[in-house]
Amino acid sequence: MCFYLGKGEQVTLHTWNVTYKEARELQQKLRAMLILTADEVYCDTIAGADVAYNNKQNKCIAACVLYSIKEQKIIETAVAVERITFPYIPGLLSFREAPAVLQAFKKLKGTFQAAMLDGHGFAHPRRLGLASHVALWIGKPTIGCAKSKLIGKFETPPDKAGSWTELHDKGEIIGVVLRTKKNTKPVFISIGNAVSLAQAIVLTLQCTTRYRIPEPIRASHNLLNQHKRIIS
DNA sequence: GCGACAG
DNA sequence: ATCTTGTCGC
Repeated sequence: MCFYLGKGEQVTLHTWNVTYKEARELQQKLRAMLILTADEVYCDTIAGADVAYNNKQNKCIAACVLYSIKEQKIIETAVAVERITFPYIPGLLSFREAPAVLQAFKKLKGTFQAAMLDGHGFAHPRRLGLASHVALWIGKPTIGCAKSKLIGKFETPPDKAGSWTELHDKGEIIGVVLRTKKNTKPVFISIGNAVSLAQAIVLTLQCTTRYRIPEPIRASHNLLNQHKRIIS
């Protein structure tokens, strides 16, 4: 699985055992490839993914699901086990998590129009978080849905489901802080790629039921708890 | 130098 | 993320 950067340059998935410096440089190159002005994406099936780790065994397992927005239910699931090849470093999460996520996505038989990842997308120091990185590899629109902040400043959104405030950094809006449920901490939504922030908010709310976490990610997380033993 | 820091 | 017991609140 390769990805072409142009001018003969290419990056292979298995070359992700890069140095931290190289990882940051790659992010800057990939950042220039993001599609920030996107038309409304037609999306009835959205994918979700999450990863669990076992540092003792040096393994991780990724779970992904396909969620039908119209039927409000999971229509397919898949998991993939991978070796951990990169440490957790704030800002470089995709190098640790994306390989496993991509393997899990490859196992899906059904199609989907967009994906939601458990981390930030554009709301990243170099504007290339996990969701954006994965988007460039799968060639589809993605949304970043994180449970806590990485960077940026914001005002606490009103305590009402559906309300949100902007997440700012260096003079630009990099995402929103969205209240998916009353009396509960908000989540951080940012675009991954090829989708507008406005639609990212709409899609997130369309995937949200009675819980704080949107179904695609919540279901992936639940799926992990059922398969974690595989890597222990 | 100090604080912040997705999963 | 992961390690962990009970506990407070909708």
